This record gives sequence, structure tokens and C-alpha cells, in this order.
Amino acid sequence: MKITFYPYDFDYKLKNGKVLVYLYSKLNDGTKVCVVEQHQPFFFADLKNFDKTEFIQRLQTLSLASQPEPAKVISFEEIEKELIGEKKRFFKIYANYPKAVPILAKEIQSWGIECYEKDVLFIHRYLRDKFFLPMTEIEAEGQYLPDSELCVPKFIASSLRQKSPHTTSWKILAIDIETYSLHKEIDFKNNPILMVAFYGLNEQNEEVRKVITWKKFPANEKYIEIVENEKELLLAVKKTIQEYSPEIITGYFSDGFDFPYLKARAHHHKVTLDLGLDHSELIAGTQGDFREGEAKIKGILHIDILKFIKYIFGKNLKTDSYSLDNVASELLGHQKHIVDLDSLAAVWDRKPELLEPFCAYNLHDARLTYKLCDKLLFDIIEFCKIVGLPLFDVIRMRFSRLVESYIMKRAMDHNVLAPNKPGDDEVDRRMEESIQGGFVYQPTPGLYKDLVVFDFRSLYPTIIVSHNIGPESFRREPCLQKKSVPEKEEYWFCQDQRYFLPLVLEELINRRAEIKKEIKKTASEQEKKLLEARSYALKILANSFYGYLGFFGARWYSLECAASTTAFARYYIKRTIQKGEEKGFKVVYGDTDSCFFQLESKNVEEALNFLKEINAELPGQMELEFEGYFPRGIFVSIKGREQGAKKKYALLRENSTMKVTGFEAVRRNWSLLAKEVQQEVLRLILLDKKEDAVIYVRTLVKDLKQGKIPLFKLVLKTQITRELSQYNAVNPHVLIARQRVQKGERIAPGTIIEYVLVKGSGLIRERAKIPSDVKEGEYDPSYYLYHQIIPAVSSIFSVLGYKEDEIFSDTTQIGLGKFF
DNA sequence: TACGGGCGGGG
DNA sequence: GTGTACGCCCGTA
Repeated sequence: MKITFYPYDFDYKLKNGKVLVYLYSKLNDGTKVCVVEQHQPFFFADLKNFDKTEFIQRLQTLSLASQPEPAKVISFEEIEKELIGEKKRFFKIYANYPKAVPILAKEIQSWGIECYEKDVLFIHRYLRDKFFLPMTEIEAEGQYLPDSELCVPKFIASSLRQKSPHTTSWKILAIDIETYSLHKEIDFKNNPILMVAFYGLNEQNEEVRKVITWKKFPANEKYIEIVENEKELLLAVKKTIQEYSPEIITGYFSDGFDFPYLKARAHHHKVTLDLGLDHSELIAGTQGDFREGEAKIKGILHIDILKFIKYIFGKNLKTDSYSLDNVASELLGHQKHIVDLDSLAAVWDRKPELLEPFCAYNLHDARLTYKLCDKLLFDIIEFCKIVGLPLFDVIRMRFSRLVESYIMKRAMDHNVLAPNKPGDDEVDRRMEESIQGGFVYQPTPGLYKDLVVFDFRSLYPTIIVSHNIGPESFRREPCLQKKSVPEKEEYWFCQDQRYFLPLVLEELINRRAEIKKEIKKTASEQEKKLLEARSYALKILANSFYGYLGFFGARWYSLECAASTTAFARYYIKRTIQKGEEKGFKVVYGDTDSCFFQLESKNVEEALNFLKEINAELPGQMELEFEGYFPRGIFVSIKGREQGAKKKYALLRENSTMKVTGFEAVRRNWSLLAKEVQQEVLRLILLDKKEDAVIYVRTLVKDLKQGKIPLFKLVLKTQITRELSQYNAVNPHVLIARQRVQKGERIAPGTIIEYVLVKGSGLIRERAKIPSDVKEGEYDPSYYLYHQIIPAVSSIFSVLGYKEDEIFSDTTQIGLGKFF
């Protein structure tokens, strides 16, 4: 019989000497099935000068002691493969089981024969060999096998084929735990789990909400379920997951916290968390190694949504912290509930009647986690389809491994063999190496009129594709057409033939261009969402390609290629600048892929003509784009020097909004006052209201002196990064933290300390005060003048030729008077 | 300035 | 699991 199914989790087992792949899958009726298929592991060997007859003889008798049985070669064949552009014959060697592969390869390598693809995870091997896309529709021919091995029906497949690239809807369950904790300490050995929250949607799209806890208290909410003790709680958790029966279980830092904690507590109470659909136990790190580890339940796909956000998606976010609170507020517009978690333990012990808000908080976290997972699942599945690997692995990969996985998937179509990963020595060597980066044109400090900004679209990817840059073509002889690299006489790339690596990148760029066209065409919102997710995934991969070439752990590492890419980039940006100057534009600034010209006597139309001329000469896919026209722009100097600072400027758009880059106004340890002043001064100056800017600052300083600035704008924030006893240098924030400890608070590393500087004599740290203790008019104006306002704006004013004392003249004296 | 150690997320 | 993160920040030599 035939079935179609959507595989979401993968495993393999050895049965009677056979290697069986288990595909845990969803069926169209919403139930689950496990499709089982046999697959044989293999790797490759490059004989070079080794005698073939002797090699075959040795292979046939090879048997190395191991568990569960001796590692042996099942069969072998000679096939042609391409390695770094070199087509040659390799031995494809089949092993009796996956773990035999590294054992056999190590032995063969000791004979002086290089082996390849010996460290590819077996499930990855399987998915690539079969060209299957996880989470999408696959068709199997075979039959159900009555069997109690699994909690779901088992289907033995005789053949499988990819039926469509479409996915289905998935049943997600979010989980979050709260634990007993005094002084923010986490101790899974001694502190119990107090409550566990679940959030999901049932088949009717109705909310499923549950908080299980083990303290008797009068609970109003229906979703609260009270059990006898922690052991019963663990059993109830198990039952809840089994009854809800999700394909996906999600948590926030659940690889490192929730599941290891559950595991540790289950161990403590001798409870078996046999949640796996093959009756296996939850796999999670214990014994204090919360950092390491991935939590896994066989047959349920565990998504630690933090991992995907931290490694892949977070680069889109503005937040500098990946806490659930920050991420949820940026992505969902929801924040966490405000409860004083520090008091949970005390409430638990002494005031259980106040537990309900904690249950609500717990549930809310689970709901946020669910929403994050639901929102990002689309993007994640697109990544899975593109790189062709299990979702479980994809969300736990960084860019480099994601790119590499994509390349390895494409390698299957191009009959290309993957080079080996570097060994430790090689990694050490590579980490020593570095390359020159992009070109930055040193700006002259000043206020400029009529700027046009150009930048190269996807500069590094288009350079790689347009110049056929890759390890295969690098100085490849024999060659008729050599493209040499600017600044590097000894480097060139052969252009006679397209090679694998730039070809893969080209496909990636073209694929994305196609999708962009489709997005414009489609009217369906759902289709648009899908295409945008795919486009995003392809963009991430294309942009990571250059970084991958220079990544020390890469299989296709080539520092020469990475260095050539930046060399070409420097060449093109410099040439664009030069041509612009020849045309009569005045160059103001340039950085890596962008250049800023002043129009002077020219107009925007002439700038656009210049763009056309440049583009006519650019090779291949390279393209310069018009970023925009800016009526004003300001570039400041490096502190205490004449030179213009790089990567620090502000532009005014025609609609009077600003594009501010590199100004420190965004940093945490600046007061809101300093940030506001900087922003406003930039704005006024860009609007040609120089005098107003001076008046603004003077007025503000006057207000400051008269104590009129609201306290919240004067609050300084610094993070405590370690235990207070560990600080030698007593900075203001450390002193404040110690004061708060005196008052009975517990300040742990990570706490952000807020303080205000007040009037008085002595060291700065002696004048720091907790904001709530500061009385009206008590703050120290001269501190805020000298350490906040002046540093924030002096470089901006000096561009206009003002000296510090011209702006602050009538004010500094009073300020100085205070000091002496 | 180089190097080593620790942290992130979570309660 | 065909295994052993990684990049940043801080403090010290």
C-alpha cells in the first residue's frame, strides 16, 4: 500500500545487522506514523598511488573490534567524483553500521590513504542521498507492521519518493517551568520545580492552557492543576505531553534549562521520563552542565526557539539581549508579566495564597514561547528545505554550518565530494591567519550639502560569482583565461570554466531573484509569506558565503578566496570613487561597499547617469545602486584629532528624518539626557539651525544648573558582571550595589544598577546615589555637563568651528567654580 | 597589547 | 552520537 506523510524527526536503529532509518511523521489525518527504511552507511577513499589489488584484499579481510559488532566493509565500488575541481576515481566503501565508518576510515587512513565524508552524520547522509526535504510531503510504498516497539504505527517502506515540497500544519506544545530559587541561585539538585506551564492549540484551534503545581492554595483559574508533590508533578507533566501528543515541543532555553532541570528532578525522584515514541527517555544534559547539550525526545521535535533566534534570526533584531522579555517585545509586541520572581520562594514557603500571579506569569511565558515558535516556524522550515537537514539540527546551527550544509546538499547534484574538516593543528594554523577587510575613505570633518549615496548590491556575493572565485579556480593550471586579483600579483582565478563553489552561490542568488519576482506577482498573502521566508533564508546563506570561505572550521576553507574577494571590493569602490571625482563629484566618504558624493554644481539626474555608466562597466552580477539623495550630512572628527572619524556620521533625508550611524548616543551607560542632546543638536545642525542648536544647548545647560532636568533623564545604568566581592576597582555602580545589599537586597551578576550623581565633594563613586533616594535639586549639574553633555556634542560643534568654551562659556565658569 | 577565563539564556 | 559551541567581554600580566 501507499501512504503520504510529513517526516519531522529522524532516528536510526540497528536491527538484526540491518541499519534502519526511522522517520517520525505526521499523516494528513493528523495522526502519527513511523516510516522505517533500510539504508547503508558509506564513505570514500582516495587511493592515489596505493596498489589497488592489495587495497581490495585488505578491505575484504578488514574487521576491527567494536560494539555492538566488529566494524566491517560490506561492499565497495569505484566511482568518479570531483574534489576541489579535480575529477577522479574514488573507492566508495560501505560499512556494516554508522559507527563503523569512523573506525574503518581511521584504519584505512593509517595505511596512508585519505578518506572523505567519514564524519557526516548518518541521518544527514541519508537525507542527502535520498534528496528528501524534512517537514514536506513524501510518499512511501510498503506496509504497516504490527509491533509494540513504538507508541505509533510502524510502516515498513520498500520505496520512498519526495512527493511535493509542501509542508503541513504542525501541533505545537510550549512548556515553561518555574523553580524554587533563593537569591537567583539555580540549584537543580536541591531546589524543586514548583510549577510547569503548557500552552498550545487543539485541533479546533482552541487554546490549551495548563499550569501544574504542587502547593495547596485556593486557585481561581481553571487552568491551574494542583498535585500532591513534585514527583506527582513530574508524572503529570509526562501525562500532559503524552495526551496532547504534539509533533513539536518548544521552550525558551529549554536545551539548557527546562529539560535538563526536569531530567535532574526526575532522576532525584526516580521517575522515568520515557516520553520518546520508541519508549526511550528524555535525553538532556544533567550534572550541572546546563550549557552543553541538546534536549531530545525521540519522535517529538524539540525546538529550543532561543537557539534559532540567537544563531540565525537574532541578527535581524535590534535587541542586544536574547532574553524572552526583550525578544518577545520586539517580535510579538508583548512583554512578560511583571511579577517579583525573587519572592516566589518566600511566597511558596509562607504565603501560598499569593501564588496565583506566579501561575499566570508561568503560563504567560509558555504562551510567549508558543507564539515565537509559531511565528518563526515558517522561516525555520524554509531553512530546513533549503539545506535539507532535520529541523532539530538546523535551528542549532550557526551560519557557517548552515552554509556548509547547503553546499553539501548542492554537492550531491554536482557529484562533488566534500573536503575534510580541518584537524586541531589545521584549525590552530587557520586561526593565526587574517585578511585585509574593506576600504574606508577617511572623511574630512564638516557639514555637507547635497549628498548622494551609492552602494553595491550584495557586494561580496556578486564579486565571488562575477570573478569565478573559489578554491577550484584559484591558480588552476592549465588555464587560458586568467583573472588576476588587484593588489595581489601572485593571485589569479581561472575563467575557462565555471566551478562548483561560485556556481552554488550563483544558483543561490538567481533563485532568490526568481522568488523576488514571484513575490511581486502573487496575490495570496499566505504564498507571499512563504516566499518571503524562502527569500530571507537564501539571502542569509548568500551573505554568509564570503564569511564561510574565511571561517577556520570550513571544509571549503580558502583564505586566498576570502582575501581576493575583499581585494576586488576595495578595487571597485576605489575605482567608483575615482570615476566620480573625474566626473566632477566631490567625494566625501566611502566604506566597503558605499560611497558618498557631494553634488556641488551637479544635480541628482547627473548622479543617476553616473550610476548607469558605472554599471555598464561592471562585470556579471555586480551592480551599483542609488541609495538616496540627502540634503545635508555631517561628519565629525576623531576625538582630539583633525582626522574624520570612520563609520560615524548623520544624514538628513528629504522628509527631514535622520539616518544616524556610529554616534554613541545609543549606548547604555549614557544618560537619556546625553542621548537627547546629541540627537537634537544633530537634528538642528542638519536643518541649518546652527544658532538654534547653540541656544538649545545653552538653555538646556541653564536648566540643568537650576535643577530643572527630570531625574529619569539623569539615571546612569551599569551592569554588575560578577559577584560583588570579586570587584577590586570600586566603581560607582559597585558601591551602589553594595549599599543595596546592606539594605537586604541580593544583587547577582547581571543586575543593572541605576544611579544618579549628586552634588558634594570627594570621588565620583562617593557621590553616586540610588535614584529613588535623590532629592529634588540634589543632582550634580557639573558632572552631567562635563561627563555627559559636553562629550556628547563637542565633536559636533567643533565641526562648525565652535570651540567648547564658546558654547559653554558663561556656564563653564560656574561649573569650574564648583570644582575648585 | 596579548592571553585566559567566563558568560550567555534560565529562576 | 559517523559527537564535543563560539564569539564577545573583562581583567590581569
